[in-house]
Amino acid sequence: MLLSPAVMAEKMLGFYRDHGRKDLPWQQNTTPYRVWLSEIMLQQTQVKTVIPYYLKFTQHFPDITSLANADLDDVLNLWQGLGYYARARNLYKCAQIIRAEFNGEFPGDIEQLETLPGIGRSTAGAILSFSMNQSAPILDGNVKRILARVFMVEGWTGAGKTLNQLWQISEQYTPEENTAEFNQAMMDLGASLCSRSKPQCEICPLNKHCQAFIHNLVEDFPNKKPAKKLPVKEQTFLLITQNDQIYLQKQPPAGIWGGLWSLPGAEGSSPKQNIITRFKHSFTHFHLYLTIAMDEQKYLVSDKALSQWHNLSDLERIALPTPIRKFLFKHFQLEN
DNA sequence: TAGTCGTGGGT
DNA sequence: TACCCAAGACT
Repeated sequence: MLLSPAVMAEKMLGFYRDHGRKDLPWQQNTTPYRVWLSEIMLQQTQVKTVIPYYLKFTQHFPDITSLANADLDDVLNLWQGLGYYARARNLYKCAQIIRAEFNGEFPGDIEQLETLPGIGRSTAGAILSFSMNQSAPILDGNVKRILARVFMVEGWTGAGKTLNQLWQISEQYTPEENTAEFNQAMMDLGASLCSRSKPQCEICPLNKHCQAFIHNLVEDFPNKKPAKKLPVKEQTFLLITQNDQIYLQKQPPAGIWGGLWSLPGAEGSSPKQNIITRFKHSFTHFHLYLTIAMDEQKYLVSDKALSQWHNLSDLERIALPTPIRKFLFKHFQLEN
């Protein structure tokens, strides 16, 4: 059956009423700040992972002013372990822009929101619809998956052409009224029945209108990303200690683990004699083999300007990359 | 357009 | 084990 926007909205709002999530932390005491923070944390990150970070973060920084007045290191410390640290740096930058240029209040139109660092079209749409009672489309992974199936949109959803088609459909089907409930329903449906694997099409409210289901091709949509073999990288890290102190190196703002403290990297080939351990850590776009080597000297440290001593007892209050933190806490038998 | 940017969970 | 990818944005 042809699916009109009105029928789509009716189905989705019914699903929201019966099965939608209404108890998430950012759905309580809704403000633009709280919605914005949740949306940034939720980028490429599952709800279950975000919740404890969100609760901790809002406790420390209940509003945008307290965040704008903080130190970046405190923000990164609360973010450590969540990944994609550019999000935290942009979050901080955004808070300061809103304080300086928007009188401490989030702008209420899509164009201005999208100029802010870390806020793209989908995040802007979520802020407008969830916290400002405006009609604006979103296009996160859940919505992409639903639309790609219902309308059998060909192509990997990351490709520009496919993305444009999906945005156009999302615009067309996002209702003027009850947009918050509709958008939430789309994400809830995508996170439950319309899951990536083993979707429960038999009980889906859209199944009579879903082209992929009708053609028995649900497993083929959305089309998979073209597979590429990930490069493998090698890096030696130096464990340099003196009494109860450890030598750490601040990562430059851009690049992997930007702004975090890490073990200093060795220059040249790795020392063979005093290797402590070696393990693998995988990222989205490469595999990293980490070698941790003991070194009483500091001769091999690559960038001494950004390095300094820290007390071992302060490690839990320092933002560290997850694999480095895991190694250090195990090595020194610290409580996490 | 294609890479970059983390970590954890599912299969 | 290896691969995919999740409430994306930026370069």
